[in-house]
Amino acid sequence: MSQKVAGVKGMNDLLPGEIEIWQHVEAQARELFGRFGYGEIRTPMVEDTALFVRSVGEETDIVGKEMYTFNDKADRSLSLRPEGTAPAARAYIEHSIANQEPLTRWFYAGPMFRYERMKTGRYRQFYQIGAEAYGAKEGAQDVEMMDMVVQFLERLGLKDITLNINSLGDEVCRPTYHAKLVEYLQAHREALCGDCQKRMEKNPLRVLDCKNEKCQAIAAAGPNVLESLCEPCRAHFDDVQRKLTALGVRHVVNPRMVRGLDYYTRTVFEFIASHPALGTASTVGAGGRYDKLVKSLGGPDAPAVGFACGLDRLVLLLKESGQQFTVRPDVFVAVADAGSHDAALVLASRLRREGLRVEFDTRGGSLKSQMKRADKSSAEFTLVLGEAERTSGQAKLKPMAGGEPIPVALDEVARVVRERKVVSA
RNA sequence: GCGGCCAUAGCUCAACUGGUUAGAGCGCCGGACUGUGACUCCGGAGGUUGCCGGUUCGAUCCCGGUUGGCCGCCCCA
Repeated sequence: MSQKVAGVKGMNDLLPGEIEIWQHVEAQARELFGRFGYGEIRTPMVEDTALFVRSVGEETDIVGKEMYTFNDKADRSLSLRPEGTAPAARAYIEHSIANQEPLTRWFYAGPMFRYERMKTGRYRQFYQIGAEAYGAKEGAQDVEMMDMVVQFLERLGLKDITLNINSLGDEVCRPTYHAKLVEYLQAHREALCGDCQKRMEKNPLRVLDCKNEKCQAIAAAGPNVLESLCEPCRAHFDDVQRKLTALGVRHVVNPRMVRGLDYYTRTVFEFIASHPALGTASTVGAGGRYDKLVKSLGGPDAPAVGFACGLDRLVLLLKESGQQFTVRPDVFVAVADAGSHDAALVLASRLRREGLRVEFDTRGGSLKSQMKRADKSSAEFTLVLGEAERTSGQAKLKPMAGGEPIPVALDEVARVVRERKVVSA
């Protein structure tokens, strides 16, 4: 026997039974984001490696350790996209969108790739639904976006998700805060954990959300980002909070929340689920403002804000919620005698053209076995077609949940099924 | 990348301190009314115990490696 084939570690197949949940989440996002005026974009899954190096940051683990990078046949360095903001910004720049409209709202949904240690809610090919808004520096844009995520999660029926917000400042106040923080951390160097001693050099902000208790205590007593904001950033953040409150969006200000990607400025936010099934993969959505990114990639000086939700994690939560998403067939067409098989195939075809979801066992088989299949298929009704029905043009729709069979003319099936469904729904 | 746990049928799990043909429930297929599912009963298929090697008369069980999954760290949606 041959060696059995196997999929790639960290990359999963989605099959019927589970895919319906994914389709539901995506459908909800598309519908809702459309209401907010966001248009869908689809960019390639592969980009020039330099795009991510310049945007996400060469020093980040995402770019430095986790990207799937390879050279194509012309020896160009390409990478599977590890996130969606940079590709969207690239498209925004490449198509000169800023010259065509002052405010642009886009969303995307698709796979991202990071070579990470696998665990629940963390995969090497994972899926994000995200949005980007270009052209508005106003806090109203940040708030609109957070509101959109809140409504999205509401529609999915997900509870116990907390919105955390913070501001990281801009090119004026961030360096100042950065310096103050490093100076403070230097003074407490000895008390920090080993990881934090390294973070201090590479990415001092990361000390703020270290899980080590001692580090947390030191961080809590140190300089606070929000107190170090320059006046414009302070005003911007106040505006964001005021508007969130006006919309009734519940949120928590967390001055120690930071971001892994280098391009963020000012507002950052994170949606954190408390459900234990997610474990440490509790962040279901995250985003923030990146006013300098577009320009740094050679585009116009366009302020922007965006977010991404981890689709895998939302699906995990929906599975836990026990909601059902499978769609049931309307009718199962069963054949009573071999001579009626062709007629049944024709009937099934016609009913499908008329809009019904129809199951039909192309293999034929005993009526009994077909009835069992009808039951397994969870069809609403079963219609048995045999010589008698073909001769009379009359059949019966048997409600699989129980109840009296409904007499129906063969050319009235679709209409009757629709009527009965409306009544039962 | 670091530390720890786990691996038996499609799924959830058994198998007395290594001992003959590795079991059950669910699921799947068929039958118990030759035009009717579900509940019940009967029967069947399905495993070289993840893979490779070692110790042993003998390994699902002990040891090493490997692959995959899970937990914490790192990182992060």
